[in-house]
Parts: sequence; structure tokens; C-alpha cells
Amino acid sequence: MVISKTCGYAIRGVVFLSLDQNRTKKIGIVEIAEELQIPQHFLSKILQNLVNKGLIYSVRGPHGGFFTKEPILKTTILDIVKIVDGLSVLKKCFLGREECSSENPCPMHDEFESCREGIFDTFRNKTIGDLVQGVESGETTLSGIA
Amino acid sequence: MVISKTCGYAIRGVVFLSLDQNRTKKIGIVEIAEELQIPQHFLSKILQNLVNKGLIYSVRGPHGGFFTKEPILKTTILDIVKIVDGLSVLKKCFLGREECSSENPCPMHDEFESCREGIFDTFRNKTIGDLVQGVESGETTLSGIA
DNA sequence: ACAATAAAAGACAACAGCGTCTTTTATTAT
DNA sequence: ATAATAAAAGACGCTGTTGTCTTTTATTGT
Ligand code: FES
Ligand code: FES
Repeated sequence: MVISKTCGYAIRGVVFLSLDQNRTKKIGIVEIAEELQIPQHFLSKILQNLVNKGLIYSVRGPHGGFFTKEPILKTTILDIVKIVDGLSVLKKCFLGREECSSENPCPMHDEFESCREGIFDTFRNKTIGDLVQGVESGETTLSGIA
Repeated sequence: MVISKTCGYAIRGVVFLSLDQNRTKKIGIVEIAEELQIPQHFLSKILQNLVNKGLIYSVRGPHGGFFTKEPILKTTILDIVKIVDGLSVLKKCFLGREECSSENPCPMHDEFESCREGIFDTFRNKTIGDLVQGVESGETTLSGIA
């Protein structure tokens, strides 16, 4: 729709690991995938990527798993989108032309530009901490299973 | 990004056929594809689909081609999106959960819902005639080649 | 040291979106 | 009737996304 499914999985994974109740411990991929209803090995690769980028952490072996550190709460959605999808997803022409350009706009450009700005702002301003808060307060859920 | 590339091609194709200078005549796929910089046979199938749905028309043989009739100008972008992509594209959960639901929202739901409403409104209100007008006035272009 | 554990890594499969190429069918003009 | 034309239809290939499965590597506890 806007970001890839993979990127959505990444965001949900990071938020889950950043919940108050989880941030102190390491959690195995089996539990995370089960909780979020995401294919295990697929999510595994996604989180591995985030580990490589230094956004989250992991240790192998018994009692190992994935975990986050406190600064993660300041991480913005944009940071994750950058890593997983890249920014090009926000720069394409709405009507599938080669390039989106304000100098030579397509018929939907203006309408779309404002919408895109809105999304970009949201990405830039929303932090993992914000999303964690929503889940902690019970207003939102990560799994989709009520 | 939001709609498929295919759908963008469809919209551009219909708008092109609906320009004042084109609406009176039939235009061959070679010329349309050339003008819009879209792969010919691919665009061909897309337009064929629109013909089957009764949105545009075509005749085969010498001096045949694709053409539109006047009521096309009242057609909304939403009408085309419905035909090409379907409405499901506007109903997916932003974070890749099984379903988007207001009763059981994901952490990005509210932010995204307002953005989605904006897109939906645009789709509902913008007509082919509106886009034609932009192109006719020289404010916007279809090809992307200045 | 050794066995158990869990992430990391690799290979591979299914699928959809996008695109190309060829053959068929309908229409027109001669 | 016949030939030329152009859309319609079909087959196929490429690529990126999504997902599954197996093997390897690092860590821990005994
Ligand atoms: S030129 Fe099409 S969205 Fe900007
Ligand atoms: S539940 Fe995720 S966007 Fe609505």
C-alpha cells in the first residue's frame, strides 16, 4: 500500500521488543513470530537485517534472543522505513511515470504531493516510543488477534 | 506506492484518449504507447480490459483504434482504480496485519486512516475531465518528457 | 570437553507485477 | 474475394516480494 509488508513486519517487531515488559529481556524468534502472527523464518531475516544495521540486538545460544536498548524509543518510523524499504518508495510518480517532478508534474501530482508530505511528516515525527505507548495503554494492538 | 503502475498507466491512457484533440478520433495503440512512453503491448492489455468493462471503446482493422465518448469526462479516478486494482488496495493494514480494523487498530491505524481518507476523497472527486483540463491548460503533462 | 540452544546464513519455492513476443480475429479498403 | 490493417488473445519470461526449509555458527550450562 505505502510501505512493504516486510517493513510493516519490521516496525511491529521492533515495537514488540520495545514494550516495557519486553525491553529488559531477550526474546526468541519463535515467541515473537507467534505473538505477532508473522512467518517465523521470514521475520527472523527481517530482524537480522535490523541487527546488522545496529538498530536492535541479538545473542545466540541458550537464553539468547532479540532485544532492544532504551534509545530505541527515540527511533522514528522513518529510520526503519529507510533501512527496510529505502526512501525511493516516497519519491515515485503516482501515475507511474519515470520520474516525479514538480517542474513537469503529472495530472495527479499536486493532489498526491500533499498526501505524500503528510505521510512523510508522520514517518519523521512518530517514534517507536509513541507506538509503544499506544500498545501499552491498550489503545492499539500488534497482533491483530484482539 | 498507492495504486499499481498498471493503474497509473490506465489513468494516463484514458486521459490521453479524452483530450479535446483526441476525443473525436480513434487512436492506435502504437501512437498512444509512444506518446505516453509506456510499453506498447502492456498498455494494449490494460486498455483492452477497460474496453471489456465498457469504460472506453475500440474498433479493429484499418483506421481502427481506441477512443472514448463524452461521458468519460464525468468518470472519476475511483472508477478506474476500482476496475484495475480493486478497492482492496485501500483497505489493507498499514503494518501488514491480516485485517485493518478500527475496533482493533494497529499502532499506525489512526494516522494512516486520515491519510487514507484523503486519498479516497481525491479518488472520489477527481474526474477524468479534471485531469484533462490540467493537461489542456498546459499545467500538467502525461508523458513525463517535458 | 560436550550437549543443548537459538540466532545466522543459505538455498529454494510460490506468487504477483511488469513486460515482451507471437498468433488469431475482426474490420476495412481494394 | 483478397489483402492490409489493427485490436484481441495467448504464451511466455523477468524480477522483486513473500515465505519455507535446512545447515551452520556462536553461546550457554553441565
Ligand atoms: S509527477 Fe506524478 S506524482 Fe509527481
Ligand atoms: S489496523 Fe493497521 S492500518 Fe488499520
